[in-house]
Amino acid sequence: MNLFTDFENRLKHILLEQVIPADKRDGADLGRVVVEPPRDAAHGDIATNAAMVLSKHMGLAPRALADQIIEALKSDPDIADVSVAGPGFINIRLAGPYWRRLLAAAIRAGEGFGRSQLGENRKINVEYVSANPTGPMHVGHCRGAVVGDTLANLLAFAGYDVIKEYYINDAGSQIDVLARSVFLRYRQALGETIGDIPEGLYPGDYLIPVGEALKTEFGSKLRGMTEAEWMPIIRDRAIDAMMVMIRQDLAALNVHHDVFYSERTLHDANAGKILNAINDLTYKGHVYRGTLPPPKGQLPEDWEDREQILFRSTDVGDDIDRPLVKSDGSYTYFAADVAYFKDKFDRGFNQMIYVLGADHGGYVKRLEAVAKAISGGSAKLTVLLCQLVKLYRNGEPVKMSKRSGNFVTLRDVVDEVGSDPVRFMMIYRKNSEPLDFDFAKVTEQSKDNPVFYVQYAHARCMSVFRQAREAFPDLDIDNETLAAGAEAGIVDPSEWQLVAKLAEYPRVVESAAQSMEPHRIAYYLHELASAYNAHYNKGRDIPDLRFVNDKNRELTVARLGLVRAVATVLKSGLSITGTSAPDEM
RNA sequence: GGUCCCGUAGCUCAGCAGGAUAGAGCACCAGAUUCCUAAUCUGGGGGCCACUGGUUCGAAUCCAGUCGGGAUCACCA
Repeated sequence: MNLFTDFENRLKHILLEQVIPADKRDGADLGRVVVEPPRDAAHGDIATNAAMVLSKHMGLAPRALADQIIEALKSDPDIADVSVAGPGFINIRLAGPYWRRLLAAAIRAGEGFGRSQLGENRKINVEYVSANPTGPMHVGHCRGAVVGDTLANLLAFAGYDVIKEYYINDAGSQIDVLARSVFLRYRQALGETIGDIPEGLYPGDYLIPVGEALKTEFGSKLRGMTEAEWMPIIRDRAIDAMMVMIRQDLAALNVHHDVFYSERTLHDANAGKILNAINDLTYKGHVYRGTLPPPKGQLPEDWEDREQILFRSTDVGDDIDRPLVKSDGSYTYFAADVAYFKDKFDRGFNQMIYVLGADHGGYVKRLEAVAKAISGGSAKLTVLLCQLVKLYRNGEPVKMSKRSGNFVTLRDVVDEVGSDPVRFMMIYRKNSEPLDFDFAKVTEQSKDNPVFYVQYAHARCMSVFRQAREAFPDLDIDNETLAAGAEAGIVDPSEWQLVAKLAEYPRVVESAAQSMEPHRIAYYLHELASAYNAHYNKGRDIPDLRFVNDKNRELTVARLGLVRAVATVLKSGLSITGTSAPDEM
């Protein structure tokens, strides 16, 4: 039950039936009429812009029209008070019984409260992380992992059929480099002195166990082989080992994918997926053989014209055409991407989301071009770019060098500060905004840290239930009892305010899902926690407002209903963000 | 030079597809703990929403341009 859509429907019904005369119904733009929370709670519980939107069409001044609408609205028994304000806003104050029913409905819905059918069960593919399998994930991957995972959770909650996907870049030359680096570690495991890791190979210690595992499996057998012989063997082992490591890292962050999709399977000649995709593009008239114009501005020193197979992406919105086949005849990375997109499309996805780092900004247009060309415009592709994460320790920026293997890994961060704070911090910001991540601040268990604030509110809810059980040991606290109690027993206008905050949850879920902005969930949780804590504190000064009143069983039950609803929504939202809702702190 | 992101309080950021007196946290000032967890709460000061135009009843929000910060830029992956 969504308070706002509920009243939007009532309002539109009233507008059509009672306010707009028959001859004016055509062309009345009800689409822009919204019912929303007023900016200031003092104005009322809900507000609508209907009079301002329709005034021109009706040929009336906004406030005059508002008066008419208000007259009609007064017949609704759930509306306690309605008035016009400012340029023509209609502010509505709801009646107590409505709040009580709303709260009861929320309690009965339990964990389903806020769940939406917005997605209509449509299939949607969310691809995120997709870190190269050449080493452990570093902090930079953290943000995309959390944003993607949270967005996927959010969309699922909003009624989409979501698949979480990871694209394994296991086909490029970086994989050969990985294999050579592992071969070196293998020789090391055999007892050879390898000295410094040569420039161009991966120096990290994490490859040592991979070398040792090869020794265990093959003894010294690989040592006598040529690179061409050992390459495929070691490559497979190395990728597997890296992916095991990456999955463990992700699990530590509470990130779990449904599908790990290997780029190599696209390149596999038997499957012919890339060729297929290029043929498809060719058939649709998007492919030609030619040369690219040199880039504008400064020309790279080694620029030369090359004739290659190109995707005419400029026809579908890109700035420049894109090569599909290199001059040596092999496929570009981009060609694999085309095939990958086609594969998703063929698997029945009409919506694909790519969560990428800001350094991939230049990639967006060509991906959109692919989507347009392959799907003929029927598929919707959305790219979410996550801006950089700057790492600080005690206010000092942390220096990282990938070359020396001296970088802060995702695992380091999670092990040091814990998964919950990392996840919440990463989502407590718009993805298009750069983010400062300070170890000290994130670990600090204080109000400086929104995670603990929200979790604390949940723990407090649970604590209230513990208190209640002490006061009334035989009390039933199942949802139905509490819902019935709340419906009959609530209560105080100061509690309605908290119910009003709860009532926003379904709206927040839908708008966050629609705009693909998972951070809104985190902000909402903070607001709800704040409203709860404020109300909780009123009980300090005014004992009559406490949730547990050992002399009044009915009132206690009613108020426990409120606490239950708060706790459920907090838990629900926290679970979307992938963080825990502790019972005690 | 092209493209993308950003510019809102001293700091870090929200502002929900145009709406009312622009908000939160931190920091600062003043208060509240015989009380369901003070990891909390109440109150206060603090703003030319980078700038200039445009669109309209109405702009922090949309459009164009300017300035400033960041990312990226042809067979890499």
